[in-house]
Amino acid sequence: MMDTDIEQLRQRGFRMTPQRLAILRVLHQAGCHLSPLEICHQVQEILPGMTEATVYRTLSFLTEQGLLLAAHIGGGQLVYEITGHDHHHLICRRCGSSQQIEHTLLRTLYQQFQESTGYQIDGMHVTFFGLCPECQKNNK
Amino acid sequence: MMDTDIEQLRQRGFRMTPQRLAILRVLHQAGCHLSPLEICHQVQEILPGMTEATVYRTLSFLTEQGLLLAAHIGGGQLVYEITGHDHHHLICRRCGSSQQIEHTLLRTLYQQFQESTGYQIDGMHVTFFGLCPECQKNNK
DNA sequence: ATAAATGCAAATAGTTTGCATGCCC
DNA sequence: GGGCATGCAAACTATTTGCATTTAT
Repeated sequence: MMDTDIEQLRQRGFRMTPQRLAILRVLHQAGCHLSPLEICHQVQEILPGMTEATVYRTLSFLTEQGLLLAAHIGGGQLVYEITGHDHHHLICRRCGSSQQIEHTLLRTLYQQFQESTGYQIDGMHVTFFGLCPECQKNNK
Repeated sequence: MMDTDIEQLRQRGFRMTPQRLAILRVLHQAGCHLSPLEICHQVQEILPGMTEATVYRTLSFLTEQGLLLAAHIGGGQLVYEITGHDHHHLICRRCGSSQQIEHTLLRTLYQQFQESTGYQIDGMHVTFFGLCPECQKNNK
């Protein structure tokens, strides 16, 4: 499953290392977005030597290579996830809980924007913020 | 124009201070989103004593009070703008240039999401990322 | 008067960088 | 072997917090 990732890197002159593999594995298993620190902690259970600097370097490297996606989920920080999920996030800005939004719901919208603005929209980065039903109740 | 803001705060037991007024004024004049540091520098021309800590505190206070809106424009940081503009951002993730998106284009979409998810979507926080026409050319 | 807000300084969180060492191909 | 990648430590940026002082109401 991640064999193609390895090949992809090698063809471009990069290497697959235990650290890179471990990060990919953790994110595959998680199946959802994780913050750099969460990733670091989980990887350290497998590779005790892993440092934060390497996590940050590896995350942006893998994102450049197209193996990961970065997304905003509030608080001003980035989270990362495996590519290919084709979904978006709807985050509660009070409690932080999140929902996934199907990509198909947005496809038409993108096309509209792309035509009217000329931008090539990278749909994977899209995040909506709002108040979840629970927090709406507590708000009153 | 900002008189209503002042009244709004007073009624809730808060005060209108020179610092808060200066930040509101700067953002009104700018008419666009600014980063905390940009705001701090501009305010310091009027109030030389203004500190970064106060800027951050004031920005989140005014945002809580609904007088300002925070938005992501990439790089993981937040920018702020005066409420009531009713527009959204489309940011080029390569060169950082930005376009505004009319709110009406998104209204239908919000309603759909709100019904299907139960979230009360705060449309003002929405930002799209993509590649602007210029950077698409340079990319090839 | 009194509670809210500020200024200052220090602490914290998140992220990046330099450089010597290690390790994949 | 050669160069990419890592680990460590330190630097840097953005943001938050504690506390004494000031100030709006």
